[in-house]
Amino acid sequence: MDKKNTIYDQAQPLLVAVDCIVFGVEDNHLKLLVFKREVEPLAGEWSLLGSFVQPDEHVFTAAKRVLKELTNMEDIYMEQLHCYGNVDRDSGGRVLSVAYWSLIRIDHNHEEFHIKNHLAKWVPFDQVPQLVLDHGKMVNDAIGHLRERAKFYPIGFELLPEEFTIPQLLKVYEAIYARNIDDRNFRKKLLKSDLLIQLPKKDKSTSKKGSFLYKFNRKTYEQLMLSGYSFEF
Amino acid sequence: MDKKNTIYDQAQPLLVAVDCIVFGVEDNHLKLLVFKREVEPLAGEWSLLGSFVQPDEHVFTAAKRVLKELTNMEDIYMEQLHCYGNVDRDSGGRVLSVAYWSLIRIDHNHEEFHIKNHLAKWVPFDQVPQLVLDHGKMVNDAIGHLRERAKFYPIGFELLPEEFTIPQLLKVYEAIYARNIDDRNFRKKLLKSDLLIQLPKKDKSTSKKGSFLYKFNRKTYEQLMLSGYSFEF
DNA sequence: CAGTTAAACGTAATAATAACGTTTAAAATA
DNA sequence: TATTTTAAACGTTATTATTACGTTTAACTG
Repeated sequence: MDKKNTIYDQAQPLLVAVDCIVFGVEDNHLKLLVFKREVEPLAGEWSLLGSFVQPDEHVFTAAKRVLKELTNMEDIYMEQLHCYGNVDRDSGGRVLSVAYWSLIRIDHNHEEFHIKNHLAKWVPFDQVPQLVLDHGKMVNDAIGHLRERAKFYPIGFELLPEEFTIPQLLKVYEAIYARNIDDRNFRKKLLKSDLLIQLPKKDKSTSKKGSFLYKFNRKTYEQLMLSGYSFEF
Repeated sequence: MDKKNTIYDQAQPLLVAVDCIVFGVEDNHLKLLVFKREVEPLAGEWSLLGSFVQPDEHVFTAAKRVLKELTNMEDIYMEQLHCYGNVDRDSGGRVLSVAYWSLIRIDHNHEEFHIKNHLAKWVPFDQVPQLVLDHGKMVNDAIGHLRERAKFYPIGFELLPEEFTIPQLLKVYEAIYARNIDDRNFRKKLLKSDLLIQLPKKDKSTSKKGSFLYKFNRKTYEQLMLSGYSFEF
């Protein structure tokens, strides 16, 4: 603080990385995308996907870039989780990591090539393998954050395709909260809220009767947010 | 990803700073600590207090260090807010900033020397002067975060001395939420919760009758947290 | 056409919230 | 000493949200 005009020159720069925690829903289960680390140290072990931040690159842009490389998807729900700043968190050197978590609508047509190319796989979020460095902690923190967000933001919808059924959405929330939710109360609260727009068609894949398809009413959501609507069931 | 074994060497390091958003309560009002920037560029303008992160220093430790230098206080409630990563956020160069926010119990005996030494002042949180760089945004984000936290964590207590009255606590929550709270409902919910331990003495500074002093029952809080207690009134 | 299954609908008890009115303690003052 | 004043403390009720269940429906199956 004493050396005016010079503190920028005297400060020592650090390596900064981004790491992505990617959630998706597959077979009614919440899953996490992990991949085989290709660089030393620890090459071959399971890891999150990351990259170093370039000098001319916004940190958030770096995270978007990583996700694009992996899934070929853009316009994805993505939030900063935390900056991990331990001195010795990376055995390869002093590297800060800014972690981002995102929710994607799994679409195997879209992503398959990229995922395979990266030796990546989807794993159930509660059966994540041992991950390198502090990536396990990042995942735990992200799950906590996801649950917090799920209480007040309609992130359940981010994980499903545009058109979904109420039982599908229920399963997503059950997966996020890791507990059973009363289907009758779930349905009742949602329908009353006017957050769902019923479509004139059914999904017949899970029952003889079929289940009505809905889409998310973003307009109602904007209004409800102002009055503090809760997605707790 | 192609150049195995070399990515650490090829990556380019960046300057990383920490900035602290410090809240306190004074005269029943929520206040923010700002200080006059002493370094170019923008010397003399109002700013948050920050510092560069050293190569051998945990990012969190850097933030603690800054706060210690400023207030001479340790063991302070402090949480990471966000990593601000715009390429051009700092006119002095490409600098990432990891922002931390903290709540302190203002104690002028403790801090006075340090605060004065840093040309700092407490300002009402809703009358913050123009701040340098993106510090204004940081403050806004911190207020939002503070409000989010206040819903489920007993941070109102962090801002008051060990012993406080119910009307004092009410004022803190009114300040945080920037709205009036029904004092009868506030008192009722709190007393029912068993979160307060009544002390056999009164604070007579604000009324003839006097107001009972309480302390926070951390044990009850730990229990309530598990069942999702809310500090909304 | 009875049986099966997931989906959809319904009801009642309980708890939480919101919006108010009333009483009390202690000092000031008529 | 009685009266007034003021913040603090206590109380009541109506409304709304949550929880915990039971029942009916649609469409296919044997």
